[in-house]
Amino acid sequence: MTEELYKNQAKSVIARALAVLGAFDVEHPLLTLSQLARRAGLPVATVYRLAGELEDGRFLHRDGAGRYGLGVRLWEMGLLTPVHGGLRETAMPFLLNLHYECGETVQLAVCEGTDAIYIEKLTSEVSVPVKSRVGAHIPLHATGVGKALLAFSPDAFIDAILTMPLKAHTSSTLTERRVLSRQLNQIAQRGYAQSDAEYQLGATSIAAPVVVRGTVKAAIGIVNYSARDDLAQYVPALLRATNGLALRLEDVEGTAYPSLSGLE
Amino acid sequence: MTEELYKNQAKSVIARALAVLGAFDVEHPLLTLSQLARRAGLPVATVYRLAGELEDGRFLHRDGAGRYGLGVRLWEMGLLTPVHGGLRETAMPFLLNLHYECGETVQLAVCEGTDAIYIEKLTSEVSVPVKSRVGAHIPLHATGVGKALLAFSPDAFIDAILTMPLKAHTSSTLTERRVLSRQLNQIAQRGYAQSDAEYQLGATSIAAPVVVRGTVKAAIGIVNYSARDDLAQYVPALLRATNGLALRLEDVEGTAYPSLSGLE
DNA sequence: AGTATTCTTTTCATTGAATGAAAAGAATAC
DNA sequence: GTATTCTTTTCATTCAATGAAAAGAATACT
Repeated sequence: MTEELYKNQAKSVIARALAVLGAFDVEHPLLTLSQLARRAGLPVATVYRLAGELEDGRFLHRDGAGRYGLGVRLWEMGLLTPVHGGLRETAMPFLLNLHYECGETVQLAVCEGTDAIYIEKLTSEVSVPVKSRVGAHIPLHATGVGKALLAFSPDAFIDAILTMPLKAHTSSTLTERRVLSRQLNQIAQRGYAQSDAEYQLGATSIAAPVVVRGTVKAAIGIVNYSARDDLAQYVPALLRATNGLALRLEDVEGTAYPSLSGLE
Repeated sequence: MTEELYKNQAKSVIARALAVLGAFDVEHPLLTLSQLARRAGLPVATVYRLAGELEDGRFLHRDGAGRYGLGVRLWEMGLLTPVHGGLRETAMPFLLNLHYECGETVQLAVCEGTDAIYIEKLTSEVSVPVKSRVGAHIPLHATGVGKALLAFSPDAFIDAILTMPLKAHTSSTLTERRVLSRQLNQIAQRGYAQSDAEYQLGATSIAAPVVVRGTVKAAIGIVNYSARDDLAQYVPALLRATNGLALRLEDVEGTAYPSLSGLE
C-alpha cells in the first residue's frame, strides 16, 4: 500500500484542539469562529465544538463581540513552566538591578531548539520593537545573547549549529563558519559576547552566559539602540548579574526544576 | 476497602487532556507518569497516550528522568493572552519607572472573577513571598490593589462582592460590609487606596486604579514589607504611573485587545 | 543476590464519543 | 429586499479513543 492512503489527516482530537489554540499568534490574538476554523484548517462545526470545550476549561475566552482569544488559564499555566517559575522568577531581581545600574534595555534569553528565545526584557521605553518581544525566537549566531549562549554550549551543539546555514540578517552578520567559530572561542575566553548590528541595524549589545555547574542555563544581555553609549563600561555590572544569578540558581536547583538546556 | 470516588465519566477527550495539564500547580511543577495519572484522576494508559500527544504539541515536556513538566509552548501562548500582550507589555515601562523612583516593590493586578490576580511584580529582593507571586489570586477586599480595583468598579459588581463573606486574613482585615463600603467611597474620592496588614502581617501598601474610558482595567500598587518608609510620599509617582498607563492603553486599545474587565 | 513493589510502555478488542455535512438561524452587506 | 457571510444545532455514521491486562524496566526491600 502506498503512503497516500494514510496521508488524509489521521489527526487526533488533541492535535485538532492544539491546532485551534495554535491558530492565534501575535498578529492574530483575537479571531471570530470562522477565522479560527480557517486558520486551524478544520470544519466550522468541529471548531465550534472544540472551542466550546476549550472555553469551558478557560483555555479560550470569548468576548462580547463573540471573538475568541486565548484564556487566562493558559497564561496562568505558562507561569508554571520551568522557564518562568524556575528561571525568570529567580532572575528578575538581578535583571532589575542591572537595568537600574546601567539604564539600558536588559534581556534574558535561553536556548530553545536551534534558536534563542527571549524570556524577559526590561526597558523604560514605551514603544516595543517586535523583534525583541518576550517570547520571540532569535538566531543564536547573530545576537549578543545568542552568541553568549552558543559559546558556552557543548561542542556537539556548537558544531550542529555551525553546520546549519547561517542566515545573514544584516550586512554585519557573521555567516562564515570559521570566523564565527573563532569568535566563539574568544567569547568563551573573555567571558562575554558583543554584537554590533548583526541582527538589527542600529542595535549594539553585550551579553554574558549564566553557567550553573558547567551548563549554560541562560544569557543576560544589555542592548542599546542608539549606539550613543559605550556598553563596554557595563561589563562588570553584567558579569555581577550573571554570576549572582548563577549562584542563586545553584541554590534553588534540584529542589524544583529540571534542566533548561536546549539539548537533552 | 475501597472508597470509590465516582470517577469523571462522560468526559470528552479535551476535558481529559485539560485535566492532565491541570494536574500541575506551583507545588507540583514536575510529575512522573503515575503521579500525573493519579492527580488527573485518569487511568495510566490513558494519560500515557494523552501526555504523549501533548508532548508532541510541546504543551508538555519530558526531562531526562522521565518527569513531565509544562512545555514552553504553553508559556509562549500565555504571552498572547490579553492580560499579557495587551496589558503587561504596555504597563512594563511604567512599572519600571515607578520602581526606579520609589525603590519599593511594585505590583500590577487585574480583576479575575471575584478575585484580583497579580499580573506582574517588580522587586529587587531575591526572596519571593509566595502570597504575592505573579499569577496568585488575592482577595479584592483585603489588599491595596484589590480595594483600588473594587472602588472603581460598577456598583453592581461592588454589591456582589460585598454580599459575599469577607474573609478575615489578619486581625486588620475589614470584614464589616458597611465599614468597607464607606472606605471604598473614600478611595473613589481620593483616587487611591491604602492597606495596612489587612492581608499579610507587616505588609503596607498604597494602590491606584488604571481607568480607561470610565472602566477600571487594572491597578498598580506599591508595597513595603518593613513599614520603615512612609508610602504616602509616593502617591504622586503612583498616580503619574497609573495615569500614564491609562492614556497609553487608550491609544493602544481597540486596535488589538478586548475588555480586560472581570464582569462581561 | 533474590524477591517484592512500583512505574512505564505496548497491545488490542470494544464501543461510544467525535465527526462534519447539512440545514436552520442570525447578523450584516449590498 | 435579497444576497452573503457567520453562528449554532442536529444527527447518522464511523473511526478514533478507551482502559484492562500483561509485558517490560526500574527501584526498593530483605
